[in-house]
Amino acid sequence: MQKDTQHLPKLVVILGPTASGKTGLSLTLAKKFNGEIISADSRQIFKKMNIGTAKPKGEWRWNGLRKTFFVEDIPHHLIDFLDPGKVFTVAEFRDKALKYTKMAYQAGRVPIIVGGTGLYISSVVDNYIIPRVNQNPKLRASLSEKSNEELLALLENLDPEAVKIIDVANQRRIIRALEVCILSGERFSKQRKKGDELFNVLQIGIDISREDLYRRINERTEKMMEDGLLGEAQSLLKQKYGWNLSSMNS
RNA sequence: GGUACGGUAGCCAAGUGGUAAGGCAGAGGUCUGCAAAACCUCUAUUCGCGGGUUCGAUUCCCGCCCGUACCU
Repeated sequence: MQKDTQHLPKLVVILGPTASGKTGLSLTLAKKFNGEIISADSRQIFKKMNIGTAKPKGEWRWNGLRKTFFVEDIPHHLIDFLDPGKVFTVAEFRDKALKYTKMAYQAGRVPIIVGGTGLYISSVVDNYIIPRVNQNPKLRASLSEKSNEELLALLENLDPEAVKIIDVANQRRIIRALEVCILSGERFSKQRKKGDELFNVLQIGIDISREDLYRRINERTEKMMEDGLLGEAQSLLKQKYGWNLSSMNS
């Protein structure tokens, strides 16, 4: 059912695969319509990882009372701000992204969400209500010693509904459901919801043929090597960021 | 030239006289606190080539081609 979203604040969303030209398009639109960019890229959030993530070149400048990353004079949010040793999650993305859209409206500007991380985008476009339970490494570790069958048995006890809605072969999902139930004392299936739409969304998908895309990715990779991808990787390794960090998966 | 070992999917690789494990890559799909992730499904009518033995060979035998190591 198509809900009437005309009265809602406007939000532009640009999504597409790697190297499809999102960055270029977003800058053009932002300049034309007084926009402000919110990056939805699970890799470009990290500092010190510039070449490998194809992060657009920019600089941190004072923007009113806060420092902001500017690319060609367009403010960018949720980019180049996190230490590569840290973990970042959808929930945090959603909270921050919503905050930045609000700030953009207050400044009379149009927020433009740009990125390749689909889940991040749907978390705000589809307004996911994500259970507010932080991840608990100890609990996760102890649960992950059990088999999926044992975990499912536990979950069946705590929240039978959850067993029906999650991927029962995916241990990560079972553990998260258990984590939410155990730590909050409430059912995971009750907390995981989709809220009403928050924005009048203009979604722009970038369509590109597979051949063109592969060609562009190859060109980009060569460019990365020229720009010193290896050097960047080595310097990160030297700073004791191991290959096992989620940020190093590129 | 001789001896030894090897030649299995795009790559790596197991295997058996009875009709081809697995991993990676690739394709498709799922997704609510790790999403460039995790999970699910699919992907060799065929085992270097040609003969032979056999009911049946990728597996045994013979020849050839190619690779690697060592020897003269």
